[in-house]
Amino acid sequence: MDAISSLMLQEGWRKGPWTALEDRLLTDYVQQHGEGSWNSVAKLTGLRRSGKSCRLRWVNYLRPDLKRGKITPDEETVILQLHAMLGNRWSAIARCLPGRTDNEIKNYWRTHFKKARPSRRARAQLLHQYQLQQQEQRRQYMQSLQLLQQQNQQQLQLQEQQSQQLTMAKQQQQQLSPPEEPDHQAVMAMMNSLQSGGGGGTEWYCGSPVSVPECCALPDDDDALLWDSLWRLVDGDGCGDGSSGGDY
DNA sequence: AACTTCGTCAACCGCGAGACC
DNA sequence: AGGTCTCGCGGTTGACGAAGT
Repeated sequence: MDAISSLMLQEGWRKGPWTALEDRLLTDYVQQHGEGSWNSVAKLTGLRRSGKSCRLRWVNYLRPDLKRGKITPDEETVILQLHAMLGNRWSAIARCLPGRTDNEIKNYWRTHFKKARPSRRARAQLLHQYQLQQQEQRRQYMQSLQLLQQQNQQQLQLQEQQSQQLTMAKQQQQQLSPPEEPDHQAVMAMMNSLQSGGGGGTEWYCGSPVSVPECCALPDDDDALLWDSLWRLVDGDGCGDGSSGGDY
């Protein structure tokens, strides 16, 4: 075949799904000539498929020794073990599983075991859960803050009353002595004692550090990582129209 | 019932290695 | 020695049916 006819042939390569007729032509060819010399398939059979495409079709679909049907649990075990040993060497793994192709194993692995990005639906659910959880945390947090403030006010009032009573008593004793400064250190110590005892850590509220009960604490450490990744996940969706969906 | 999303799998693409000239 | 061809491999894409909304 000369260069021009070869070029014309190449320009006419068919792509896409194989027809039953093409399958039969290829099968007949392999039965007559054996596997190999894939580039001569087109010349000898009239198939308008590249040698590469013919080989792939034969290896992955037409070979008579292929197993059909789902991967069995035993095969799955072998795949897992071999992948742990060999990594993504699908052809090597396939050689240990008679009747299975590298393509089949590769697809199976990607579908069942590869740690995939959560689906859109799963991501939406995660986001919704996260938002609800965050709302609830904020609500509890603000409630506890209000409670703490009330307690602090009561303590301050009590302290003030005690202080006034003490002052009055002193004034009665020393009618002309000046009033004493309130004991700020004692007040602060009392507030601190009120605020500690949660184990939830310190939050800033109106410019002042306030301890937060454990149950209401905002996430940190490991949780923060989770939320951080969630936010990235949210950002990823929020930046686009959600239709791009880019697979991994 | 119509539309959307997901899972599966066949097929394609690009690249590297080895054979051959 | 180096250029070309062929084959094989791993990664990726796209079609399509099933499941979900």
